[in-house]
Amino acid sequence: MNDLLTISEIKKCPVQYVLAINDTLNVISGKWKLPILASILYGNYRYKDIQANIDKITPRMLSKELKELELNGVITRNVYDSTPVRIEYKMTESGKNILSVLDAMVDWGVSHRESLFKHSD
Amino acid sequence: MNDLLTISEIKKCPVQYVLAINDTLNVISGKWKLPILASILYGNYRYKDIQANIDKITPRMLSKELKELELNGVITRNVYDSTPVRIEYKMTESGKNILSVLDAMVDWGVSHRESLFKHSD
DNA sequence: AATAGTACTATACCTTTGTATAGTTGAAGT
DNA sequence: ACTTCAACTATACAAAGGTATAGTACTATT
Repeated sequence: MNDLLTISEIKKCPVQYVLAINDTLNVISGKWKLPILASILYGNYRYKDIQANIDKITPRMLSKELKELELNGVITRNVYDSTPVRIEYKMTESGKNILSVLDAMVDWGVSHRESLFKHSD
Repeated sequence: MNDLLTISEIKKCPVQYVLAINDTLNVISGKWKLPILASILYGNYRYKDIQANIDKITPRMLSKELKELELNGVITRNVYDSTPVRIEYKMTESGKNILSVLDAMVDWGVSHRESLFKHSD
């Protein structure tokens, strides 16, 4: 039953894994990253739309986070020279796959809540 | 190919999922939570052992984080009244399962790095 | 009585993250 | 010329998270 990881297996866990986990954490942690990603996934591609969709986010935070997400290769920033200029943020293919991490987080979060409920007697 | 989530599916995504994701983030974010969990999983159960295992963590941070992890039902704190007193921190069953989230994070992190490498030409 | 071991707590400080509010750029509409 | 719109930037400030350093409580050993 307890077949998660033996100590000798943990010892093999390479440094790359730690880096990979940190990369992933950088993309989803902080107050606004997940709301922004969710909003873009939901279909809001433009600055004003994302801002309107997320309650109380300031323009400073929104552009700061968008910049960071772009730098991390999670979203792209496309400029269309219409008037007024239109800018669209979209998930990269790799960015979309972050949903698999969120799925794992939902699964654990839900079953962990259940386990807390069970043992609270 | 693009079968991740349709907009209508996203709309069904209940509030509980957001809560579950936040629960999960609370357990793994911050500078010291993952090192502490890793150390305990690795077989360090006692305060001094964990401290010795994690470079540069201060006692304040270690006890603060241990307290929080216990409160969140991820680890247990067991007092053995030997002399000197022995206290052991261990993962709860539910706590051990957080490894599935870390697995997902490793997978995404690694393949995302690969995708960045591919497109940097 | 003094030292050592385990498991911490207390206080002050510094750094990072986020907030509040106002201002900018550039082109178009009235 | 003045206002409007999108997409931001600038500055100052507050709050959260983390660090540095010292001290405590209890028991046992020398």
